Amino acid sequence: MKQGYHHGNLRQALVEAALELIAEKGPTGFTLSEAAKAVDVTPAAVYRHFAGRDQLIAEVARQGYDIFAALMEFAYADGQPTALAAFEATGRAYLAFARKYPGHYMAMFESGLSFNAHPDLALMAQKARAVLERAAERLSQHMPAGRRPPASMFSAHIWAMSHGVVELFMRGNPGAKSPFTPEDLLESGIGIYLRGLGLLTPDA
Amino acid sequence: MKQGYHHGNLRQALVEAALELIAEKGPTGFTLSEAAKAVDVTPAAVYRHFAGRDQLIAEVARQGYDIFAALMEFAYADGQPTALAAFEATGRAYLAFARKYPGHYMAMFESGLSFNAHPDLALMAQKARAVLERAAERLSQHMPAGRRPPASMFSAHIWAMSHGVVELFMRGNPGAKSPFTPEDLLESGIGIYLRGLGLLTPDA
DNA sequence: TGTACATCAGTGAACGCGCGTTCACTGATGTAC
DNA sequence: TGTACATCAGTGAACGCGCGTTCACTGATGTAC
Repeated sequence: MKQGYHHGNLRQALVEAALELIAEKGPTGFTLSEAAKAVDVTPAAVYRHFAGRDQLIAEVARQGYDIFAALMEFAYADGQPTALAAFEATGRAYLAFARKYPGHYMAMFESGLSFNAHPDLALMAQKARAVLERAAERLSQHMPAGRRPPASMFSAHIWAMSHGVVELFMRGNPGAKSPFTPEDLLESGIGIYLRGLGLLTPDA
Repeated sequence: MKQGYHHGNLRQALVEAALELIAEKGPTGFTLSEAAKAVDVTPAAVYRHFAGRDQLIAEVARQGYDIFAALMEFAYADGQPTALAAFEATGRAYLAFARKYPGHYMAMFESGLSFNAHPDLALMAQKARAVLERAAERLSQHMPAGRRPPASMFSAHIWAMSHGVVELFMRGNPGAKSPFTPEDLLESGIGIYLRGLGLLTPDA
């Protein structure tokens, strides 16, 4: 597999190595040297592509936000076939992303990297969030007017529940003993929530 | 402040130093030596009290679970004055704990320390979780029978939303721009959820 | 009350280690002619 | 097509550093008599 002196695509190879390391040991649980070793390269070589560890993690997060936004967008499907169905699909996509791209997810939400230091990231995060907010906005137009909570609050609730399910019930840790799958938990939770908004009939 | 050769209560002093360091730089963001320095003691002294960094963090988490369970228990107040009010108080207590004891919270829920390696911790976590589950259990007896979700699912939903609100909207990070306080977000979110369960009248 | 001694919490020196970072270099690749 | 040269990605040696961990020690505290 060794191609000799020149690697060919070291930058992306490092990103992928970082992804595995993050998924395995958390966003702060690995060093630059480890990432270099994982792709059979001198630690010094990393500096041709990244200014340091933070830059590497930021790039992982950046790619994560890209995939994430695309997935959410795709799941939302422009609000088709119904605003409600599209909204629910978006929630499922959130969880599917977290499950399929754990390294990206952790880099995005658990790495603690500062949005001030990486303004481009802040922008991309905002864009991803906008998809969910748009879905909430549209859905809330089906609600008994005057009793609507602001769409941004609505979407914050859903985001919070989704993130909570991921953190508590999809990783090994604390609620590990739950007899429900994360998918079931989120689906039922969102269902009850939407019923509370009058968006699902009591018997649905 | 230096008392000379003997510190007096180094063990607890280390725990408190760790708390500050965790709150500041995350559960993996500090070293044993830093903790030792923070209390003006040789790194070697730490080994008189803890086998290593993990043991120190585990002790922090242990004390956290203690406080947490007590707070939740107190807030629940044996289901008084009503099952509903007690339940909501419990939710508020969750958030209050996360705000007041960030270091403990992070050690408990974000340190990634294995429950297998610390079975005593698993037990304490279980005990804390039981308070919320009991509150959910009691409350669910007020629900239209036959349409009750299992209390453990119910409480998992609430736990997830609470945790999500803490992670996303109480720390600086991603949803930072939300115009709502975490407290408002959680209270409204739980309110809508409970309405979805038929536990609040639509006008409440 | 005073002295001798046991206990044990904290010291400080030492070690090997891996990390981040720099630097002059080397050798593979691509391009101009 | 072939040769000379520029480019630049990756090397490897070197550095200073702080960490985790050990060890024989020291000196403060508590207790027996």
